[in-house]
Amino acid sequence: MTVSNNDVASVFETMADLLEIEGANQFRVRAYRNAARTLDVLPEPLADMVSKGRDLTEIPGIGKDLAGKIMEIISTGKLAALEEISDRTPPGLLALLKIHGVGPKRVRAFHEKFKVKTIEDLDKIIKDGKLKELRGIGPKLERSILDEIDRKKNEPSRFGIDVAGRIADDYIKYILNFKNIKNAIIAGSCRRKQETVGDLDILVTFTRPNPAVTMVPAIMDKLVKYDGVNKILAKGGTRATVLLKNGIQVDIRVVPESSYGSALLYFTGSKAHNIAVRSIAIKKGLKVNEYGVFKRDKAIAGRTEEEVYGKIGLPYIEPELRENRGEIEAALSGRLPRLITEKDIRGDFHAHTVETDGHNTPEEMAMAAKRRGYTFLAITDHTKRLTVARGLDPKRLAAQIKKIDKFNEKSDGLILLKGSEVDILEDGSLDLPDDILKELDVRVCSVHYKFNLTEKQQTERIIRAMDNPYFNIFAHPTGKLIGSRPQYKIDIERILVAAKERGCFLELNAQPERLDLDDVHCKMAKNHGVKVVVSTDAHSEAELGFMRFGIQQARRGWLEPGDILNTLGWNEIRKLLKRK
DNA sequence: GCCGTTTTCGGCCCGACTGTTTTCAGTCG
Repeated sequence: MTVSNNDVASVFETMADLLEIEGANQFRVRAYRNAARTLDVLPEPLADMVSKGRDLTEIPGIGKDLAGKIMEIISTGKLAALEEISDRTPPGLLALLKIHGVGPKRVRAFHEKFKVKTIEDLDKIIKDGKLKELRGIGPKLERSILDEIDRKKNEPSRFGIDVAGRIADDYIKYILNFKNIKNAIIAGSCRRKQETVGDLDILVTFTRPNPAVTMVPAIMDKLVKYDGVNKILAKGGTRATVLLKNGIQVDIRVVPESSYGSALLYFTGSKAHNIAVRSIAIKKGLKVNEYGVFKRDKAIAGRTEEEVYGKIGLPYIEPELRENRGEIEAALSGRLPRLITEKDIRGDFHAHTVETDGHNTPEEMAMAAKRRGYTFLAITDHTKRLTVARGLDPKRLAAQIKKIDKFNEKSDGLILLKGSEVDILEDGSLDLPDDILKELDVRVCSVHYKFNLTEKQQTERIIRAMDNPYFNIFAHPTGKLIGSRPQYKIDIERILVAAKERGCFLELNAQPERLDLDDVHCKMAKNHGVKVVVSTDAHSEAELGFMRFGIQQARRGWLEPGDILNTLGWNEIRKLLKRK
């Protein structure tokens, strides 16, 4: 049983929460949080570092004490300090922190005064009318906590990036209708294109009626009158929080045009990126906040993000990179990646048709691909094991191959590739015999069952499949479905090494509920020199448009055109697919 | 608990909003 970096990070995160509830020194708490954040995205497994005898205090934010705690967690799977604190402060209290309007101080008060241990306890105390006995708690707070508990029971807590993006676009369209509004743009994790988004941040700038006016409170009144708003949670002159009918929370901030860039930078985050940016500014004797860059008390920049970055000596950093995962260092040394864009993509390697569970014919899919400017599209229907999708057996696949050959004879500008999404069976063999696999241009291989193997079994199953010389692309490598199914256990590091040795590729599946590989794995693939294939897994013409979600994720993973197979033309790719 | 081109001690990002106060604590991002 190996302890992963995320395991250690979540122990530290729990420590931070519990310490905070206990009222520990806030900077001590922050030290635990900083450490957790760093470990979460650390490329090298801590367990490996420990076994190699590496000095953990070389990791930024890890000192002597935390290094010792990491070793303890790695070697025993436990942390005595956490167990000690759990005895005093029940970990069930952590759930209370997730309630909007309830922070560590109040959790502590609830626990001390009423012995509250769970959300249900809190619910009961409020309903018994006891909570307002606490100093600082009145009827309004009581009501809002109760509402929040209720909402938590009924609403999904996070939204997929596709849904969140649509909701944001609609709201922004409404905001832009008002004539004093100059800009309205999505910020926050939605702009950074995270897989899921907890809430939306919309930044608004306005044209001033006269230069003396810096804030126009009247604007905010109009902005929160949007049809989609269910409830106004807070509203001031520059900031409002509303809850939409679909359950998503939106923060709206209004700033003057002269602060647009600094505000956009600030509200786009991530928090970790902002902190890093601010520390650089501080070293230069500057102060960065949402209103601008200040030298002493004089604003010297703020209108655009480029200007703000420029003043502290950095080039513009794309929002998808702003996670404090090395982008600052890369920016300082002129090593920022030239991120992939949708325009770089020349074709799609994963698409289904009516022959299995798709909705369009190969010809219709080809036309749609051509409209997107592609030069190739692989038809990759399922194989026979996937009975729910009426997967193809060799005979039906042979018929499809003939059809595609015929199409290509008349096709102009776009070639349909003969492919298959081949099931990887439990023993690592492929669901089609070699004599038909060899007739194909490309084989996309994937796992659709037996998700519950051990990490070792699952990893070896995949590597055995890769041993088959017809294996080209490992599709949706972790099998996760965002918000509904966790990934199966698999050692991506080992898979990447095996793929590199064998000349195989890994897919970044662009279906918004998959986005699999994730950003961290993409970066890992890049480091291993394994090209990623961004594919839509389209089941209809329209789904070819999912490419943009895949590209967003690839950008979060620092991928450049050269890291992605389908930025090349088919003639070049054909050579790369040839196994030794 | 971490960290160091002012520092091995004394800092650590900080402004907006709410609800409760009667000048501010708590929370959030």
